[in-house]
Amino acid sequence: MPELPKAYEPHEVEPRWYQFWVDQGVFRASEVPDDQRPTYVIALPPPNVTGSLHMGHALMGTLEDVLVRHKRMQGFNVLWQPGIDHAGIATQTVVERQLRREGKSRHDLGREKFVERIWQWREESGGRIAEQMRALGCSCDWERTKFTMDPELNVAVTESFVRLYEEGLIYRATRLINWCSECRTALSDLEVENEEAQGELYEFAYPVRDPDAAAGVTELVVATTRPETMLGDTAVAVHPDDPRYKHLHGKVLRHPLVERAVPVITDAILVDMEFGTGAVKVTPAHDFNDFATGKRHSLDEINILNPDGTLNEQGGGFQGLSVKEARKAVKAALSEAGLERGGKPHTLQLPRCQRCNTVVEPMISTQWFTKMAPLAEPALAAVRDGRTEIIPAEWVKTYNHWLQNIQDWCISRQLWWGHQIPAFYCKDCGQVLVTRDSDPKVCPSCNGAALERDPDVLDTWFSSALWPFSTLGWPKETLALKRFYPTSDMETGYDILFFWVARMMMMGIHFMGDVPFRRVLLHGLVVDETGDKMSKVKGNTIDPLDLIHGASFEQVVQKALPGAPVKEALAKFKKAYPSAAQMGAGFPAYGTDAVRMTLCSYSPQAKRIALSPKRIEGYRNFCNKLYNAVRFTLTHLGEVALDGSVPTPTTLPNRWILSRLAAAVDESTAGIDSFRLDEGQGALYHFVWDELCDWFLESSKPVFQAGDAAARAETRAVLAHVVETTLRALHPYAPFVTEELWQRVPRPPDGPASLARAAYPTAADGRRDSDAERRMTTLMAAISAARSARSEHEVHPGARVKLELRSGDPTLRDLLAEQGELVAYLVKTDGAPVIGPSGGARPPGFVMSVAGEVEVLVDLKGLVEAEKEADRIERSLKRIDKDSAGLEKRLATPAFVDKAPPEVVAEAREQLNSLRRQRELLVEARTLVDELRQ
RNA sequence: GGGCGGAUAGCUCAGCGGUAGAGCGCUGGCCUUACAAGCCGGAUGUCGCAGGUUCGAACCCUGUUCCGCCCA
Repeated sequence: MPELPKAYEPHEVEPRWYQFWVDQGVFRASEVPDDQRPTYVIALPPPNVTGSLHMGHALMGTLEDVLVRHKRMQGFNVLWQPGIDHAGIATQTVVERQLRREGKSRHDLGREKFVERIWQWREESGGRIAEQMRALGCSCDWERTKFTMDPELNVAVTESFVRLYEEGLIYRATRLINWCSECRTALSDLEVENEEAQGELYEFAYPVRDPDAAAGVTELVVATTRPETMLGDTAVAVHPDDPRYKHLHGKVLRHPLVERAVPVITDAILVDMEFGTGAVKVTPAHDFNDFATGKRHSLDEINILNPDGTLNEQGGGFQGLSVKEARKAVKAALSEAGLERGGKPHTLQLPRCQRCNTVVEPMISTQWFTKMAPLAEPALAAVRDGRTEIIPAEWVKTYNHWLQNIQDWCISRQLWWGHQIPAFYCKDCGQVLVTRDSDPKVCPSCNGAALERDPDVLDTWFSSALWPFSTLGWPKETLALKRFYPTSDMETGYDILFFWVARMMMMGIHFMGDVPFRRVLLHGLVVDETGDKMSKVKGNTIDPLDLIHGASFEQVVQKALPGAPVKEALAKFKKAYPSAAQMGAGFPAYGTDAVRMTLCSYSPQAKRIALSPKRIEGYRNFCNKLYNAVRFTLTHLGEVALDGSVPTPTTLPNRWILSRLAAAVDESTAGIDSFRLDEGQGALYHFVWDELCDWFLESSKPVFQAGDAAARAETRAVLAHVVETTLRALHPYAPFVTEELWQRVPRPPDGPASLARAAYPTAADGRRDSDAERRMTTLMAAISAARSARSEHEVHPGARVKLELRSGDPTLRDLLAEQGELVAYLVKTDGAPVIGPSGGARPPGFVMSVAGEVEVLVDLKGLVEAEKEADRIERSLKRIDKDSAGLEKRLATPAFVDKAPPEVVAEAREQLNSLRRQRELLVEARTLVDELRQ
């Protein structure tokens, strides 16, 4: 193996190991019949076939990969089931756009050819995300990749549709639905996004058909935000108790633009007397509230729109106009008729199509629906009784609230790309036939042969809802299904809790009789450094691969804001990432592990994950730190051999580091198990940097340089063991750098070929030793105090100083004496530190600090500035006095002493005593300052 | 309108009953042969505001202001 370069170079390392893992079959789940290992299963939320990798995918891929690698190392039979979603509307739109460039429409091709064309597109350029996820190190079982349009998944879709239909849970009905005139399809409620917009509350008058001017019965003024819908009005409603309109009850109005009588009705549900004029025009075919009102009053439902969003023949003279044009024209006509009564600015909620942003129009239409209430109840119960746990738990309320108020789900889409609805209509007798048979010949009702299939397809989310079991072979009873269902964890963004998680829960329970997953783990949305959502409009998106491989900011912004002038795009980008703005010309190649660790470092309850390039840099630095620590280790290990057992060390640093290792490894597993990857990773980060590198490696140097043979051998063995274990512990978070290093460090014989297959460490890989921890903590405090004294007086780091350590505690004196060499090395003393009892004469020129029970005297003769030292002491005194005051006050309160737990009281007393002793010493130290002044 | 969440160091956030932490930034000194992507030090917070519970509150309760998200 080649020499290790001085700095970690991820781009050189990463591709090698990914291929190695694939070649080793590390990612494969086992279907060997007698494999008795417990399983761990995650179904990857299938990314959209049209998409390319964005930060959200990177987050999801990273978090799931950590979970999966951890369990794999713990010996589970792991299945990470990957796949791609066919994304009905999005995909159809992409290919239609392609056709348009060729001057064609899908109708020119016809349905069959068009769908063929989509398949062709999918082969050539669809599903790139799966490739890109490999760069992230994702260890999915790629050989099992599924696509929601695969034939076997179609079988599952058809089966579930037919069963739900037979159970009366799917039905066809004519209802008000959301219609996107751009996509030309119905949408479910969830696919509509309400956006606040500035509009106008426009007022106009409906003249009374048989006016009676004397009685004031002339007209009724209504207020509306959508004037053009008046063409479909079939009533005007007032509140029954509204005194302003009592005289109009029962009257009939004359529609001014189309020949129609419009009755005045009274309705206390629809009408809010305070709002607008208190009179509401009722358009049952184009407004959800009006639709319900229409049902209450048996009003006509007049659809005024064509599927393309233009007005139909019901629009009279306005036929053919778009909604926008019609609004203008209707207002003009009303004005001309002298019926306009003004208007005022109004903030309203505009419903927009989630996919294309077009304003969605409510419209009457015949569609297929799934009855949700009966499916929702078991899904609620499963979370209530703990069969499925939602983490973070705060989402349970949201989940419950949605399922308790759930509406029926409109599942048919007027698209060509998707699972065609398995329903056939008999042209002879009108019979509806819902069947598993894809090509039924005969109508079961009239024996006629004129069967026509429903042209519509199902909502993409319908097939997605079956994902946890359709990917395992359902409805066939496969071994995979038996072994891997229910899955273990469903990890995804909270934004698709309803779209997906809740629906999978309902379908899983309904068809499989058991929940689809034991836990739901939800993460937040990746946003830019200032907290704004990433979007093409804002030009603040970042391609994760650009962070991994490095990219100039020009390249980055050309992707973020395609087509825009680079200068402008750059300005927007730097505003969104202030820390990047100061970083020069672009992102360096941070490497996958740094990006992964960054994404792991956010708490899962964070709803917004504000991506900071500076933070990635920090984890890049960590990878380099780890890498160099191993480089150091390798130069000192020689021929050390590990046998897999934990060393039984005698020296303090060796005992200490094994104890800390046990703690860190425990915390890592606890963190991963509780979906607190930030905590798990944080424990290891802290262990590696602050304990292993800063103290243990440093303390090993004098041993390797000058220790006796026994100490050297022991330290070597401990170092080798700790490093090997640490690499195992970090592997799920940072798979590449750890594999690269693990392959080079000594490790026990007969182990696996890849770190990805090694056992995840447990506390038993270390050795808990509270005595060593206590002693080492004392020692480190004394060393830090001495270093601090040196540094504050700007003693050159290379200069050696005399050091005296004093303590009233003989045990501590023994400890300090025993660790004299270590202290000498780490403080850089002139000769061994002098150990003595507390008190006694203080040599002139020495400054004194206090570290717990140890007095630390550093000889700064000629180096000390009296004022600085006085300052330092005053600062310490101030802090001590403040802390003492608090403690004294507490201990003086009888209630505290009586009611607080005895150990808390004892601890407070001990602390106070310690502070008092320190204070005395500092006061004495102050006299040294005076001495220096002379 | 209903619901949920947040407000902690200059910034981003963790901590969620025993008296405040991290990373970055700031700052002083160092190229000390693992690492300058580094080392040794230092400074920085009436934990949004007002009440309450408690021996003790950043943490629990009530109210309040501002911010965000979801649903209507």
